[in-house]
Amino acid sequence: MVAITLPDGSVREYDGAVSGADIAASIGPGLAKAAVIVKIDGVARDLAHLVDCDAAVEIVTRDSDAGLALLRHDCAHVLAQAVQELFPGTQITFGPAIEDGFYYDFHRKEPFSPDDFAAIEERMAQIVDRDETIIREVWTRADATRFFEEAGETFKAEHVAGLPDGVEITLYRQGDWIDLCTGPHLPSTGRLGKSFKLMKLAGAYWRGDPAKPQLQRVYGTCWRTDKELRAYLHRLEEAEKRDHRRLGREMDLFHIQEEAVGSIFWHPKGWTLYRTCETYMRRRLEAGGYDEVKTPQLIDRGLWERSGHWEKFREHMFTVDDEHDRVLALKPMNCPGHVQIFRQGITSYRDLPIRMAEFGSCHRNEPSGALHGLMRVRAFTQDDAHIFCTEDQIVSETKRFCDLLMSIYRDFGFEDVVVKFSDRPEIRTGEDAVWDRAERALVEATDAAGLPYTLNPGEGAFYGPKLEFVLRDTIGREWQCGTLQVDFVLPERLDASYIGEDGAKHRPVMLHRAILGSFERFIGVLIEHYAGRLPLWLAPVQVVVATITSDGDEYAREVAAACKAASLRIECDLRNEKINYKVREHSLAKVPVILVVGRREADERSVAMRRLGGKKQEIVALDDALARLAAEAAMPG
RNA sequence: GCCGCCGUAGCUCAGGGGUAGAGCGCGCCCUUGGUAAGGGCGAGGUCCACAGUUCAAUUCUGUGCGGCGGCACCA
Repeated sequence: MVAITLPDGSVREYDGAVSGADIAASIGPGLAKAAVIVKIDGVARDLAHLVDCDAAVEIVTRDSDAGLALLRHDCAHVLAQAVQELFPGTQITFGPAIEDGFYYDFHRKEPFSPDDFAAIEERMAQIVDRDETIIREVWTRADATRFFEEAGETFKAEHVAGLPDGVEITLYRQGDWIDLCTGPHLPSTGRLGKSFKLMKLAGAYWRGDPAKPQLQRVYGTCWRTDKELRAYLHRLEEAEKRDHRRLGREMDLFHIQEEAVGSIFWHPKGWTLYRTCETYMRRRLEAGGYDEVKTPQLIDRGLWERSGHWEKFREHMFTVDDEHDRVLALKPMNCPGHVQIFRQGITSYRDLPIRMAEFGSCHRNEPSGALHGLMRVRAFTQDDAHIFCTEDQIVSETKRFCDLLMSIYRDFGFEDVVVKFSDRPEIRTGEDAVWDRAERALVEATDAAGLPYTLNPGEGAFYGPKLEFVLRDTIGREWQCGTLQVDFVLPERLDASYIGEDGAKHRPVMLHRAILGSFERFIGVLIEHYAGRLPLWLAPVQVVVATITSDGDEYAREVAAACKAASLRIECDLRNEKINYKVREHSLAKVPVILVVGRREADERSVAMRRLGGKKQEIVALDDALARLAAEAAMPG
């Protein structure tokens, strides 16, 4: 007898060894049909896997997240089979499920083209129609290696050879096609369904290593039903509409052109948004006890050598020569400059902590392939600051920073912040005892700030542990903006010191920190987060006054002047166009408030106030409208 | 940087070895209207750059530059 315990706690007994499929069928035909794999004592297995002793069994259905991930993995296999049937000589490598779909990396001399997708998809559908049974087989390492070598599958052979001793080597067979895989898989290809679509082609390195051969990666998406697939494709279209590069053009915020790749031409409206962010940050930093400074753009190579950047960061630095052949570098970071200010005069322990802030314009020669709109640029401005403090002050300064950061994120409309804690990397400087203290202090401070965090093991900077603050936008994408890094190394390298209570020289600790990260990137995130519909205080044009007929021109000018006097950013639309047209145009331009004025409004000194996205308008007395808008447009903080 | 795709009007895109096309936008005119596109006329192009093939190249080939999507990178 085999006793099977189901997730609801009920126990079923069977005469002998029983498969997951049998168990599902014994519970009900609906479950049998929806079942994709089973979990036996928590371990994922094929439905055909026989359970021969008492166990806890969970039937995983296609409706679950795990079930969907399985479908995607199977879809990758079906893709690989289709490709090998259509393009003999193509080698298979890996093909995992990923968010929203899957990919498979192939090796083939000739490039694939998106034009091949239709034929591949058709063949995939045929493989699903064939309903090939998927069979798990356990092979010896020698057999598997020989098999893949003889098949010309050098990547698979290499992978088998590299598997650790003692692991079970399993191959999955579907029809004539076979792949090395740990599984589990569907019982047959027919269970996959056809709600999949090949999406794009890309290059990828074998084992992620640029020194190794380049593979061709085919991305696909796969869902349970056609309805889900359509919904996903629709979601992609919506995401494209909030792409900051597109909105940047549509809203006339900025542009980039090929004579200045990686740098931003800010247009008046975009620069207004930028300056609003800057003014807000300056205010928050001042209130937060920071002193603002400005340090040189061009600094002699010697300082970068001393700071360690010349060694670690050389290929990202732009340099120029002066007439004495002296090499100057455009600063990629502000820290060495800040240390120079710190070093002027003598600092007492009584002066610490010193919080030195700079809206630091930096240049980094990013690889061309990394550039991406505002998100990844070569010229950017950080809301940078360095806190010079004692080791004892790390906790309180970190907590203080976390509080400021969360408060600022909230003002910008971000509530969902992921904190990642990166601890010591393999290659690092500094004694372990110092790392112990630094990591402990960071953890303690993060806890004190009440921030839950995830661990990023070994991802810290070489000089110290760090916190990364990742914003999640309205459609769930993550953007790393803020950071806090504990640094014991730079004060040493650049010989920063303070006089302690004991009258002796001591090294300060430096906390490198940023909240927005860079203005450019943060504005990109803001645009995408709000899909261009910025809150009133950030909107470059807050109010448009639009007339219905030219009779209203005079009153409209008066309204506009009153708005301006109330410090609202306003445009006045007196054009000879219909009100429908004006409303549509300013709505598409994402202007938050339209004040429509016609005869009636002029007579009663009111405005018809229309909110972006709203269906109705509200007649408000002019003075009330001004008071309300001015209050709403006030900068937070 | 690597792989693939792409580069035609301000924008979105069609076209194709021999006077360059559409919609939107822009300008002018008509229209003075009540909350997401009123009508007419018109202007606007080094078809990314350079080289090659050709009687002839925006179109074909090569190289470069740039964009997009990934990969790698993100100190």
